[in-house]
Amino acid sequence: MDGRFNLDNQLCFRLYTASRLITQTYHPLLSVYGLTYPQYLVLLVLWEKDAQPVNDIAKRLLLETNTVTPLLKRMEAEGIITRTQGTKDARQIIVNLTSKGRGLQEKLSDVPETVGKSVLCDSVTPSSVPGLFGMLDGIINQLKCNKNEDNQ
Amino acid sequence: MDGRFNLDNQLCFRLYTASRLITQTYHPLLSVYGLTYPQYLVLLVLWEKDAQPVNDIAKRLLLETNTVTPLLKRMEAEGIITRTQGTKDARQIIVNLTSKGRGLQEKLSDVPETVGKSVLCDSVTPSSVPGLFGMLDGIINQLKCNKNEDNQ
DNA sequence: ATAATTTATATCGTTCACGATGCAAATATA
DNA sequence: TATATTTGCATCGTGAACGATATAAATTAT
Repeated sequence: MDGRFNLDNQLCFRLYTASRLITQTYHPLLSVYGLTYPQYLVLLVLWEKDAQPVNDIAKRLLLETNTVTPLLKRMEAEGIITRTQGTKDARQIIVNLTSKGRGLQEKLSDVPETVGKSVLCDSVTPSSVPGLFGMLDGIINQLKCNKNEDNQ
Repeated sequence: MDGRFNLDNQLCFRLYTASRLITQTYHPLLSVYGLTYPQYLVLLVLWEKDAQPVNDIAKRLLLETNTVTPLLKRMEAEGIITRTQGTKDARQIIVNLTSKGRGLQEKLSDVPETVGKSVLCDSVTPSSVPGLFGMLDGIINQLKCNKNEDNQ
Protein backbone atom coordinates (compact mmCIF):
# COMPACT_ATOMS: atom_id res chain seq x y z
CA MET A 1 0.00 0.00 0.00
CA ASP A 2 1.35 3.42 -0.93
CA GLY A 3 1.50 6.26 1.56
CA ARG A 4 -1.67 7.98 0.43
CA PHE A 5 -3.51 7.12 3.62
CA ASN A 6 -0.61 7.62 6.00
CA LEU A 7 -1.58 10.06 8.71
CA ASP A 8 1.91 11.53 8.61
CA ASN A 9 1.42 12.62 5.00
CA GLN A 10 -1.76 14.53 5.71
CA LEU A 11 -1.89 18.31 5.76
CA CYS A 12 -5.36 18.38 7.22
CA PHE A 13 -4.45 16.30 10.24
CA ARG A 14 -1.58 18.69 11.00
CA LEU A 15 -3.86 21.72 10.74
CA TYR A 16 -6.53 20.01 12.81
CA THR A 17 -4.05 19.03 15.52
CA ALA A 18 -2.17 22.34 15.57
CA SER A 19 -5.45 24.20 15.82
CA ARG A 20 -6.68 22.08 18.71
CA LEU A 21 -3.41 22.27 20.63
CA ILE A 22 -3.09 26.02 20.27
CA THR A 23 -6.70 26.48 21.39
CA GLN A 24 -5.80 24.42 24.45
CA THR A 25 -2.94 26.85 25.03
CA TYR A 26 -5.41 29.74 25.10
CA HIS A 27 -7.74 27.92 27.47
CA PRO A 28 -6.15 28.68 30.86
CA LEU A 29 -5.53 32.29 29.84
CA LEU A 30 -9.15 32.85 28.80
CA SER A 31 -11.09 30.67 31.24
CA VAL A 32 -9.93 32.94 34.09
CA TYR A 33 -12.34 35.48 32.62
CA GLY A 34 -14.99 32.92 31.70
CA LEU A 35 -14.14 33.12 28.00
CA THR A 36 -13.77 30.43 25.35
CA TYR A 37 -11.51 30.79 22.33
CA PRO A 38 -14.35 31.47 19.84
CA GLN A 39 -15.72 34.08 22.26
CA TYR A 40 -12.27 35.66 22.35
CA LEU A 41 -12.35 35.81 18.56
CA VAL A 42 -15.64 37.70 18.73
CA LEU A 43 -14.03 40.15 21.15
CA LEU A 44 -11.12 40.68 18.74
CA VAL A 45 -13.63 41.55 16.03
CA LEU A 46 -15.57 43.93 18.27
CA TRP A 47 -12.49 45.60 19.76
CA GLU A 48 -11.50 46.33 16.18
CA LYS A 49 -14.92 47.82 15.37
CA ASP A 50 -17.84 48.00 17.79
CA ALA A 51 -21.56 47.93 16.95
CA GLN A 52 -21.56 45.32 14.21
CA PRO A 53 -24.47 43.21 12.99
CA VAL A 54 -24.30 39.44 13.52
CA ASN A 55 -23.64 38.85 9.86
CA ASP A 56 -20.52 41.03 9.74
CA ILE A 57 -19.05 39.25 12.75
CA ALA A 58 -19.81 35.86 11.23
CA LYS A 59 -18.28 36.85 7.88
CA ARG A 60 -15.12 38.19 9.53
CA LEU A 61 -14.67 34.89 11.36
CA LEU A 62 -15.75 32.83 8.33
CA LEU A 63 -18.44 31.20 10.45
CA GLU A 64 -22.16 30.75 9.87
CA THR A 65 -24.76 32.64 11.88
CA ASN A 66 -26.05 29.38 13.33
CA THR A 67 -22.69 29.07 15.08
CA VAL A 68 -22.35 32.71 16.05
CA THR A 69 -25.88 33.38 17.29
CA PRO A 70 -25.81 31.02 20.29
CA LEU A 71 -22.25 32.10 21.02
CA LEU A 72 -23.33 35.74 21.16
CA LYS A 73 -26.27 34.86 23.39
CA ARG A 74 -23.91 33.29 25.91
CA MET A 75 -21.72 36.38 25.79
CA GLU A 76 -24.79 38.54 26.32
CA ALA A 77 -25.76 36.41 29.32
CA GLU A 78 -22.25 37.01 30.71
CA GLY A 79 -22.71 40.76 30.33
CA ILE A 80 -19.87 41.11 27.82
CA ILE A 81 -22.00 42.36 24.91
CA THR A 82 -25.51 43.60 24.16
CA ARG A 83 -27.73 42.55 21.26
CA THR A 84 -30.20 45.15 20.00
CA GLN A 85 -32.44 45.15 16.97
CA GLY A 86 -31.26 47.38 14.14
CA THR A 87 -33.15 50.61 13.36
CA LYS A 88 -32.43 50.95 9.66
CA ASP A 89 -32.95 47.23 9.04
CA ALA A 90 -35.21 45.51 11.55
CA ARG A 91 -33.84 42.10 10.61
CA GLN A 92 -30.38 42.94 11.86
CA ILE A 93 -29.17 42.42 15.41
CA ILE A 94 -26.47 44.92 16.30
CA VAL A 95 -23.85 43.66 18.72
CA ASN A 96 -22.24 46.16 21.09
CA LEU A 97 -19.53 45.76 23.70
CA THR A 98 -20.49 46.54 27.29
CA SER A 99 -17.97 48.32 29.53
CA LYS A 100 -17.13 44.86 30.85
CA GLY A 101 -16.44 43.70 27.30
CA ARG A 102 -14.25 46.71 26.60
CA GLY A 103 -12.48 46.27 29.95
CA LEU A 104 -11.45 42.74 29.04
CA GLN A 105 -9.09 44.09 26.40
CA GLU A 106 -6.71 45.44 29.01
CA LYS A 107 -6.99 42.35 31.17
CA LEU A 108 -6.11 40.15 28.20
CA SER A 109 -3.37 42.39 26.88
CA ASP A 110 -0.65 39.82 27.54
CA VAL A 111 -2.46 36.94 25.85
CA PRO A 112 -1.28 37.43 22.25
CA GLU A 113 2.37 37.61 23.28
CA THR A 114 2.10 34.70 25.70
CA VAL A 115 0.53 32.45 23.10
CA GLY A 116 2.87 33.72 20.40
CA LYS A 117 5.93 32.80 22.44
CA SER A 118 4.57 29.36 23.27
CA VAL A 119 4.66 28.23 19.64
CA LEU A 120 8.16 29.45 18.80
CA CYS A 121 10.64 26.66 18.15
CA ASP A 122 13.45 25.70 15.80
CA SER A 123 11.19 25.47 12.77
CA VAL A 124 8.95 28.42 13.67
CA THR A 125 10.89 31.62 14.24
CA PRO A 126 9.88 35.28 13.96
CA SER A 127 11.47 35.30 10.51
CA SER A 128 9.68 32.18 9.29
CA VAL A 129 6.22 33.23 10.50
CA PRO A 130 5.44 35.47 7.50
CA GLY A 131 6.03 32.53 5.17
CA LEU A 132 3.75 30.35 7.27
CA PHE A 133 1.08 33.08 7.29
CA GLY A 134 1.33 33.33 3.51
CA MET A 135 0.79 29.62 3.00
CA LEU A 136 -2.11 29.43 5.45
CA ASP A 137 -3.70 32.49 3.83
CA GLY A 138 -3.26 30.78 0.48
CA ILE A 139 -5.00 27.65 1.69
CA ILE A 140 -7.82 29.64 3.31
CA ASN A 141 -8.35 31.74 0.22
CA GLN A 142 -8.30 28.73 -2.06
CA LEU A 143 -10.84 26.80 0.03
CA LYS A 144 -13.04 29.86 0.41
CA CYS A 145 -13.15 30.17 -3.37
CA ASN A 146 -13.88 26.46 -3.88
CA LYS A 147 -16.77 26.85 -1.45
CA ASN A 148 -18.24 29.87 -3.22
CA GLU A 149 -18.05 28.06 -6.56
CA ASP A 150 -20.16 25.24 -5.17
CA ASN A 151 -22.90 27.62 -4.06
CA GLN A 152 -23.73 28.75 -7.55
CA MET B 1 -3.81 50.62 19.76
CA ASP B 2 -1.04 48.41 18.41
CA GLY B 3 -1.77 45.40 16.23
CA ARG B 4 -1.53 42.82 18.98
CA PHE B 5 -5.23 42.08 18.90
CA ASN B 6 -5.66 42.30 15.14
CA LEU B 7 -7.24 39.11 13.84
CA ASP B 8 -5.01 39.31 10.78
CA ASN B 9 -1.90 38.99 12.92
CA GLN B 10 -3.03 35.81 14.64
CA LEU B 11 -1.53 32.44 13.82
CA CYS B 12 -4.18 30.58 15.77
CA PHE B 13 -7.07 32.08 13.84
CA ARG B 14 -5.43 31.02 10.60
CA LEU B 15 -4.94 27.47 11.84
CA TYR B 16 -8.48 27.35 13.22
CA THR B 17 -9.96 28.62 9.96
CA ALA B 18 -7.80 26.52 7.66
CA SER B 19 -8.62 23.43 9.69
CA ARG B 20 -12.36 24.10 9.56
CA LEU B 21 -12.38 24.86 5.84
CA ILE B 22 -10.39 21.80 4.90
CA THR B 23 -12.65 19.62 7.05
CA GLN B 24 -15.57 21.09 5.11
CA THR B 25 -13.76 20.01 1.94
CA TYR B 26 -13.68 16.44 3.19
CA HIS B 27 -17.35 16.51 4.17
CA PRO B 28 -19.06 15.73 0.84
CA LEU B 29 -16.46 13.05 0.07
CA LEU B 30 -16.96 11.29 3.41
CA SER B 31 -20.66 11.81 4.10
CA VAL B 32 -21.49 9.66 1.07
CA TYR B 33 -20.30 6.75 3.23
CA GLY B 34 -21.78 8.12 6.45
CA LEU B 35 -18.37 9.14 7.77
CA THR B 36 -17.21 12.28 9.56
CA TYR B 37 -13.67 13.60 9.35
CA PRO B 38 -12.63 12.41 12.86
CA GLN B 39 -14.07 8.98 12.00
CA TYR B 40 -11.99 9.01 8.81
CA LEU B 41 -8.92 9.72 10.95
CA VAL B 42 -9.71 6.65 13.06
CA LEU B 43 -9.92 4.62 9.86
CA LEU B 44 -6.51 5.92 8.74
CA VAL B 45 -5.07 4.73 12.05
CA LEU B 46 -6.71 1.30 11.79
CA TRP B 47 -5.86 0.78 8.12
CA GLU B 48 -2.28 1.39 9.14
CA LYS B 49 -2.51 -1.16 11.97
CA ASP B 50 -5.62 -3.09 12.93
CA ALA B 51 -6.61 -4.39 16.38
CA GLN B 52 -5.49 -1.46 18.50
CA PRO B 53 -6.66 -0.54 22.01
CA VAL B 54 -8.58 2.72 22.43
CA ASN B 55 -5.63 4.38 24.07
CA ASP B 56 -3.26 3.77 21.15
CA ILE B 57 -5.75 5.25 18.73
CA ALA B 58 -6.27 8.27 20.97
CA LYS B 59 -2.52 8.80 21.38
CA ARG B 60 -1.92 8.56 17.63
CA LEU B 61 -4.56 11.24 17.03
CA LEU B 62 -3.46 13.29 20.05
CA LEU B 63 -7.00 13.10 21.40
CA GLU B 64 -8.36 12.09 24.80
CA THR B 65 -10.32 8.90 25.32
CA ASN B 66 -13.39 10.91 26.28
CA THR B 67 -13.43 12.16 22.69
CA VAL B 68 -12.53 8.87 21.07
CA THR B 69 -14.79 6.52 23.02
CA PRO B 70 -18.14 7.95 21.86
CA LEU B 71 -16.73 8.31 18.36
CA LEU B 72 -15.80 4.61 18.30
CA LYS B 73 -19.22 3.65 19.63
CA ARG B 74 -20.85 5.45 16.72
CA MET B 75 -18.54 3.68 14.30
CA GLU B 76 -19.40 0.36 15.96
CA ALA B 77 -23.10 1.16 15.56
CA GLU B 78 -22.43 1.77 11.85
CA GLY B 79 -20.77 -1.65 11.56
CA ILE B 80 -17.38 -0.20 10.61
CA ILE B 81 -15.47 -1.50 13.63
CA THR B 82 -15.89 -3.89 16.55
CA ARG B 83 -14.97 -3.21 20.18
CA THR B 84 -13.96 -6.24 22.23
CA GLN B 85 -12.51 -6.48 25.70
CA GLY B 86 -8.81 -7.33 25.80
CA THR B 87 -7.70 -10.76 26.98
CA LYS B 88 -4.26 -9.94 28.38
CA ASP B 89 -5.53 -6.74 30.03
CA ALA B 90 -9.23 -6.75 30.84
CA ARG B 91 -9.30 -2.95 31.06
CA GLN B 92 -8.46 -2.52 27.41
CA ILE B 93 -10.97 -2.36 24.60
CA ILE B 94 -9.48 -3.65 21.37
CA VAL B 95 -10.79 -1.99 18.23
CA ASN B 96 -10.94 -4.06 15.05
CA LEU B 97 -12.03 -3.20 11.53
CA THR B 98 -14.98 -5.11 10.12
CA SER B 99 -14.95 -6.15 6.48
CA LYS B 100 -17.08 -3.06 5.86
CA GLY B 101 -14.43 -0.93 7.55
CA ARG B 102 -11.66 -2.51 5.48
CA GLY B 103 -13.74 -2.15 2.33
CA LEU B 104 -14.04 1.59 2.82
CA GLN B 105 -10.34 1.99 2.07
CA GLU B 106 -10.83 1.19 -1.58
CA LYS B 107 -13.97 3.30 -1.84
CA LEU B 108 -12.13 6.28 -0.38
CA SER B 109 -8.95 5.76 -2.38
CA ASP B 110 -9.37 9.00 -4.32
CA VAL B 111 -10.01 11.17 -1.26
CA PRO B 112 -6.42 12.07 -0.32
CA GLU B 113 -5.57 13.19 -3.85
CA THR B 114 -8.85 15.09 -4.29
CA VAL B 115 -8.39 17.02 -1.07
CA GLY B 116 -4.70 17.51 -1.71
CA LYS B 117 -5.39 19.10 -5.08
CA SER B 118 -8.07 21.38 -3.65
CA VAL B 119 -5.60 23.26 -1.44
CA LEU B 120 -2.92 23.83 -4.06
CA CYS B 121 -2.49 27.47 -5.02
CA ASP B 122 0.22 30.04 -5.73
CA SER B 123 1.55 30.00 -2.18
CA VAL B 124 1.08 26.25 -1.58
CA THR B 125 2.82 24.13 -4.19
CA PRO B 126 4.15 20.56 -4.10
CA SER B 127 7.59 22.03 -3.45
CA SER B 128 6.48 24.29 -0.59
CA VAL B 129 4.46 21.66 1.24
CA PRO B 130 7.45 20.05 3.00
CA GLY B 131 8.33 23.42 4.52
CA LEU B 132 4.75 23.89 5.67
CA PHE B 133 4.73 20.38 7.15
CA GLY B 134 7.95 21.14 9.00
CA MET B 135 6.58 24.29 10.58
CA LEU B 136 3.28 22.66 11.57
CA ASP B 137 5.17 19.70 13.02
CA GLY B 138 7.32 22.16 14.96
CA ILE B 139 4.26 23.89 16.39
CA ILE B 140 2.60 20.60 17.27
CA ASN B 141 5.71 19.26 18.93
CA GLN B 142 6.28 22.43 20.87
CA LEU B 143 2.72 22.58 22.17
CA LYS B 144 2.73 18.88 22.99
CA CYS B 145 5.83 19.45 25.12
CA ASN B 146 4.36 22.52 26.85
CA LYS B 147 1.34 20.41 27.71
CA ASN B 148 3.38 17.56 29.16
CA GLU B 149 5.37 20.00 31.28
CA ASP B 150 2.16 21.27 32.86
CA ASN B 151 1.10 17.76 33.87
CA GLN B 152 4.03 17.27 36.22
C1' DA C 1 -1.40 -10.46 51.32
C1' DT C 2 -3.43 -5.98 51.97
C1' DA C 3 -3.52 -1.24 50.93
C1' DA C 4 -2.30 2.61 47.92
C1' DT C 5 -1.54 4.11 43.36
C1' DT C 6 -1.73 3.98 38.55
C1' DT C 7 -3.87 2.85 34.22
C1' DA C 8 -7.65 2.10 30.66
C1' DT C 9 -11.88 3.35 29.58
C1' DA C 10 -16.35 5.44 30.29
C1' DT C 11 -19.86 9.04 31.77
C1' DC C 12 -21.46 13.78 32.27
C1' DG C 13 -22.02 18.62 31.20
C1' DT C 14 -20.96 22.55 28.31
C1' DT C 15 -19.62 24.72 24.11
C1' DC C 16 -18.67 24.81 19.63
C1' DA C 17 -19.44 23.60 14.27
C1' DC C 18 -22.58 22.93 10.85
C1' DG C 19 -26.28 20.98 7.72
C1' DA C 20 -31.15 21.60 7.37
C1' DT C 21 -34.97 24.27 8.03
C1' DG C 22 -38.07 28.19 9.53
C1' DC C 23 -39.59 32.98 9.62
C1' DA C 24 -40.08 37.71 9.20
C1' DA C 25 -38.26 41.92 7.12
C1' DA C 26 -36.54 43.90 2.97
C1' DT C 27 -36.06 44.02 -1.93
C1' DA C 28 -37.03 42.86 -6.67
C1' DT C 29 -40.30 41.61 -10.16
C1' DA C 30 -44.60 41.34 -12.45
C1' DT D 1 -49.68 47.30 -5.68
C1' DA D 2 -49.55 42.30 -5.31
C1' DT D 3 -46.31 38.50 -5.63
C1' DA D 4 -41.87 36.33 -5.64
C1' DT D 5 -37.28 36.26 -4.10
C1' DT D 6 -33.63 37.39 -1.19
C1' DT D 7 -31.58 38.48 3.17
C1' DG D 8 -30.63 38.31 8.31
C1' DC D 9 -31.15 35.80 12.04
C1' DA D 10 -32.85 31.93 14.77
C1' DT D 11 -34.02 27.02 15.93
C1' DC D 12 -33.12 22.09 15.79
C1' DG D 13 -30.45 17.91 15.66
C1' DT D 14 -26.01 15.55 15.53
C1' DG D 15 -21.26 14.94 16.28
C1' DA D 16 -17.20 16.32 17.95
C1' DA D 17 -13.77 18.39 21.81
C1' DC D 18 -12.66 18.59 26.39
C1' DG D 19 -12.57 19.47 31.53
C1' DA D 20 -14.08 16.97 35.45
C1' DT D 21 -15.19 12.87 37.49
C1' DA D 22 -16.11 7.78 38.05
C1' DT D 23 -15.01 2.81 38.01
C1' DA D 24 -12.79 -1.35 37.65
C1' DA D 25 -8.55 -3.79 36.55
C1' DA D 26 -3.67 -3.89 37.05
C1' DT D 27 0.51 -2.58 39.37
C1' DT D 28 3.27 -1.04 43.15
C1' DA D 29 4.33 -0.39 47.86
C1' DT D 30 3.91 -1.67 52.58
